[in-house]
Amino acid sequence: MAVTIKDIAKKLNISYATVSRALRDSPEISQDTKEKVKKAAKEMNYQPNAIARGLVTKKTKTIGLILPDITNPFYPQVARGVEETANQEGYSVFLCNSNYENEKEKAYIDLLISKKVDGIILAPIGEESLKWNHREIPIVIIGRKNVCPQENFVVIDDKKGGYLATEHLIKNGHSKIMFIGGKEKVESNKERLEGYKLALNKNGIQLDANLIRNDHFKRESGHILMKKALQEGIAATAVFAGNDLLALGVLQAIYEYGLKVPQDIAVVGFDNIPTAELPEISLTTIAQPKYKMGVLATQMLLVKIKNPTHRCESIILTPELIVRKTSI
Amino acid sequence: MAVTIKDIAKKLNISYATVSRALRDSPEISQDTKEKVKKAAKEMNYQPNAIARGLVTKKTKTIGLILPDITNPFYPQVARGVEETANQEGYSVFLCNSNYENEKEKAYIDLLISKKVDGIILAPIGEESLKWNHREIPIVIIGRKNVCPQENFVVIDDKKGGYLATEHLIKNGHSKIMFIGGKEKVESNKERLEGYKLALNKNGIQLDANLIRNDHFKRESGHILMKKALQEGIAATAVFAGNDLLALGVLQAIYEYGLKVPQDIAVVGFDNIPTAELPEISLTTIAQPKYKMGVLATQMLLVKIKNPTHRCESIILTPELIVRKTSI
DNA sequence: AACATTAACGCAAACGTTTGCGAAAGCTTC
DNA sequence: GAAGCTTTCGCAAACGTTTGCGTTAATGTT
Repeated sequence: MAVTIKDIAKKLNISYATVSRALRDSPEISQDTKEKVKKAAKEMNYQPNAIARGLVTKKTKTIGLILPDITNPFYPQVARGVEETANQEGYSVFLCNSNYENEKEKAYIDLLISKKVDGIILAPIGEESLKWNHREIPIVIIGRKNVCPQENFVVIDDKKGGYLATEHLIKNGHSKIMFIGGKEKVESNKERLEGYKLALNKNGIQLDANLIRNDHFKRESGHILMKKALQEGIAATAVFAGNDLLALGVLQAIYEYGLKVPQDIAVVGFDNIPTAELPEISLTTIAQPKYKMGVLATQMLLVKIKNPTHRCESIILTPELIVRKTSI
Repeated sequence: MAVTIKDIAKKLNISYATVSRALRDSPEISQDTKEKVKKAAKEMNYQPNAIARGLVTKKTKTIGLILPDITNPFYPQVARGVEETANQEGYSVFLCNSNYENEKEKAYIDLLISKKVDGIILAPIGEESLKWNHREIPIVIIGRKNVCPQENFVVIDDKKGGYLATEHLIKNGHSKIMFIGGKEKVESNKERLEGYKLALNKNGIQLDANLIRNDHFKRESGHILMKKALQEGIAATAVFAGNDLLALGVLQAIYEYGLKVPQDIAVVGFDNIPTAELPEISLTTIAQPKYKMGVLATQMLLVKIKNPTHRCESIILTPELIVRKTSI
């Protein structure tokens, strides 16, 4: 159906090996026939078959990107970062949503290996990923650092971020601070909670387990969790949310309850998603360089692909506290 | 390196054709050897090579998704829709951002064809796409309807949406209504503007070209455009923004200018992105069923892939006006 | 008992490239 | 003008599957 290398070889009465080489500007081919071949290729609207090429070269110029949920506003920017830098080098990227499910994550890894991607960028759910880190395929982890110690990763220091957020609230006079987080098993959630606990501890504040609640990394969860807490008449003057989506839900609950932010309750989030900076929201949060993380992860993956033996260093980015109006 | 079908055959002392058939549960193979083969495959950690398979079957179980910008909060949900329904059928999806550039769009289409995707879902920029609609590859257009009349599409009625939005403002007593849109060449922008004009016309309101401004489908553009308009001392009591991102920028400009929404200026957007429904924002807008659009487009594409001759009907979804607090 | 049928499997081609190696020219050099 | 070198190209194998067809042995039919 589609025109192949053989078709243009036949037309030009040369071997298809020559066509192949001419199209890729091999030095073995004379300028003369190169031009002839390229001209014919254009005329016949030849499109190289990457599948056939991949079979022999064992390179597909393709990478896989596994995210929990592209719908979480944190991820589109990192996805954009990886897609753009991958594309610059001629790579395509498979988008996979693990939906915060370990089984789906594993299924996607297997699928990507079957599809012979050259590498994988993975934002893992939990420690489960440890089990398949022995793969022969280059991989870089994004957003977690303890999961696969032997693999490369690019992360922000979640614990420090949690610490910064909580410390900020404490310095503003709060001592009854809630932590509203996502799935308990998720590494980043744990780390942020650790940071929270550390800040309380360092400031001599007693840990109150009733102030710590977890559900999902979604706005609805923040809404429900906070609503429930308010109805319980919880004694808190501030809340540190595990991510900005949760914070938005928290804000909504407080709003609906008729309380004022930050006067009655202060709130700080995590991620610095685009809506956090809207003047109407103005959410104090911990910023992650999302796009940059995507770029860095991809660059790192590409060097690993091109040079499998090369031992590159992982990257830990430092989180930044961005103070806006929900906390002060 | 990786274990192949031949390795299994060698170990079991049978032909690799038999292994291939056994693994795919061909009826020609006895239950006995099927089990033996599958057992060996599992033991040897065999992973089928989708590249090799694709070369002979001419099916890659892969589709391409070309979006203008995954960073626009409208798209992650449609992306999720296509990814999920594609995955259910065993398909993977390539994510491509055209960045609202025709050249990138074209380059991606060529790339996807080279990679032998089984089909493409395209959210096109402009009419340029007309040029490559003769491809031999199944394609469904998302978000535009006039671009490739002979291709299948799933869209909402942009013109009607623009009409609904403008009419809503008019019914609330506004007659000086700005239109702040995205790229002028983009079909959906045009259509929405047409709807705007139609509503004005039907209500006997004179069209004022000075009230119509276009830039990009980004918040910054809305911000800049509105800021400029306010500084010019524009006489408008309402604005219809081409999408919600623009509307957010408009809101910001009004906010910074010290005016009140909707008392001083009413605004309505388009898309109903997640942040539009936040209580602090509460943006009146035209809703599109984003996730559903992704699902429908993918389903349509899959039937075209499985049955190329099948002539399926395109889908035009009706937009819905969602009245919130920025307009009333 | 002879033949036809069926079940189960092997052979080998094919998919569209890339690539190591060999071969045929053309060109130098003495 | 023979030897050697370069340039330019063709041959054929290889990548890991799928699949049409042929083959064998077992079973069924008369």
